[in-house]
Amino acid sequence: MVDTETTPTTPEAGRDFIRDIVQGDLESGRTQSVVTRFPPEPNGFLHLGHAKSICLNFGIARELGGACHLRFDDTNPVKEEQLFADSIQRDVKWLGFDWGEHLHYASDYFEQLYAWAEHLIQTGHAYVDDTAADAMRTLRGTLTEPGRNSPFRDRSVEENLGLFRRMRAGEYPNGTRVLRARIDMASGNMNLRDPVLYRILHAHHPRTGDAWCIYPTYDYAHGQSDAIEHITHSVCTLEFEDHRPLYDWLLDHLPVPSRPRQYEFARLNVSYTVLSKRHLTRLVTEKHVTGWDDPRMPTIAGIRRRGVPSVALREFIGRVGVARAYSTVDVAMLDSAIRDTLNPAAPRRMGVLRPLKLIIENYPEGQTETLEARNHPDNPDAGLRPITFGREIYVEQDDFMENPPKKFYRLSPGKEVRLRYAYFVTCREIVKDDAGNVVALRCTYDPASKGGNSPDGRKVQATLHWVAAADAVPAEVRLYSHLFNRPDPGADGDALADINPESLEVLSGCLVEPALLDAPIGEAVQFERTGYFALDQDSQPGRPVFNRTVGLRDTWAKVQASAKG
RNA sequence: UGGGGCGUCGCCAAGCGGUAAGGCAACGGAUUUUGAUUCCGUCAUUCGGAGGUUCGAUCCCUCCCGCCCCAGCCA
Repeated sequence: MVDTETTPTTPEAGRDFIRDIVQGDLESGRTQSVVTRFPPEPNGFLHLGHAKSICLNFGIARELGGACHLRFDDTNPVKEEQLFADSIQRDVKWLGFDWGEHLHYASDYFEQLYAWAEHLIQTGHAYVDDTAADAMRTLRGTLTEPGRNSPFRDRSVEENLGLFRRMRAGEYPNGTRVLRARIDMASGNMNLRDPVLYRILHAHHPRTGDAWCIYPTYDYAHGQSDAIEHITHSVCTLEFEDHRPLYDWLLDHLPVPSRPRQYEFARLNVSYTVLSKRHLTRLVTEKHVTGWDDPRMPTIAGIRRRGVPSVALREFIGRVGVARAYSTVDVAMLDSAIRDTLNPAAPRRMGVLRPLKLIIENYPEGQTETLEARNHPDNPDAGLRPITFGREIYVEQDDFMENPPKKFYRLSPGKEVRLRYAYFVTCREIVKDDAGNVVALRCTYDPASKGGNSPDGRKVQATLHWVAAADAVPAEVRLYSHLFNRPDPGADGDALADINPESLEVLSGCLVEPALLDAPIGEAVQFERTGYFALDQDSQPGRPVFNRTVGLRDTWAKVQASAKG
């Protein structure tokens, strides 16, 4: 197969403010090298938004000769599963990135994190609070009113230490006590109103098992994990912006081995889709899709199954850019990146999605011949392949109209067109069933036009793709369109209410040329004139199933649509 | 009405005081054995608005408007 891993013409990633900051730090000597990290929580599959973060973090490390760690932020055992951690590693690798020796888990640092928590207690910067969750919420105040101190805020160091140790020892049930940082209950920043550092969770952890019954919160674990790994630039999305003061506060009050800095960028939003783990999880669990890797899903696994090469995804992310402005990227940009990547590389084949039989009356019955077709129109090196031609062939139903409008170039009564790489044919007669449906066309061909050109220089307006009845292979083709029927799903309420009921169309009577039987699973080929398709894992021997990766640009469809108004 | 951010073409996005890059989309036209591709061309007298500073402002200042995030013992 053709190599789709070649570098696209435009650079995958350009300049952006994060890269400028890192570059500046390197030049000024603030850091000697760059170390970034991609820190997913293993509670779902990676999606386009993660792809942006992966390309940014691993991309920066690669470009500047640094390292990027893959760190699982596994601080909440009740939500995390090994299955997700496995899929995450597979997806990051598929995207083309390598963490080398640096596969880490926040849970690897539980012991150190615990020791530092005691340090905070000893220096008077943390205390054990017995306040119940709902009471704590009340005491925290509101966005406009300051919070009030917990009655347990001034316990002695000794008492706090004793209580915290007993929390660890498992003496208390879930929810009865937490460890809190002592900062400022009146802060305008809610994250600084004595944030919870540890909570009691008698839960089995995928990696640490039952060794712990208290678990650090994200806020407490993240920055310290960064420091342990000597991360120089901790890049995350905008919603963590007001966690940064807390991130810095903790680093300021702990004897950490390095001083990472956090930077935030705008998360990716894409029109006609949804990118929140909560919604994606619901799509899967409520069976709106067949799974996390359903080709309609914006997950990396779904996109891969659709037949999108990883270069195309990286190309898309590169085109999107990195900034701090809230934005929603048009899905058309993804489609465009996919086409631009596939067009120069994908082998061409012929497949008829909705077959219409064409009988060539002046072609000898029982006879077939072998013709040659190019595997790529712009690349002679892709070579030729043999295709069979015969008296009965199939063309696309859309390529015939009994009463065509003026701009219709394709087949219609009396009209001559070219069958790609074969002959000129002229439609002579329409065969209909009792209901009046067109079931076949009787045509004649011009034997002199073999290969697709007439010696007399005659021109035709259209070239049609086709397959020969003699050796066409039946196939199933799955056509996908947007999972949601509006660009901003959920804008009026529940996003799941905006699901497009027609996002999947299964065509079972398709006919494709036999060369397609050799296609490797997941690698897109172009069905001439219709789009890019990739063999699905559901294929059976002799019974291929194709996913449409993306359609070709179709100006005729556009003209028709605008004509209909 | 608290704190933190963001507003440059329909959608992304450069720009960092010297007179608005690029991509996607759209629209023309050329080439074409894919109505594809490729190619050429059009597409912001204007940077949320109003003032101000300056010889000069999208870039600096002031005020206003709009949008996003934060009140999990989620991340």
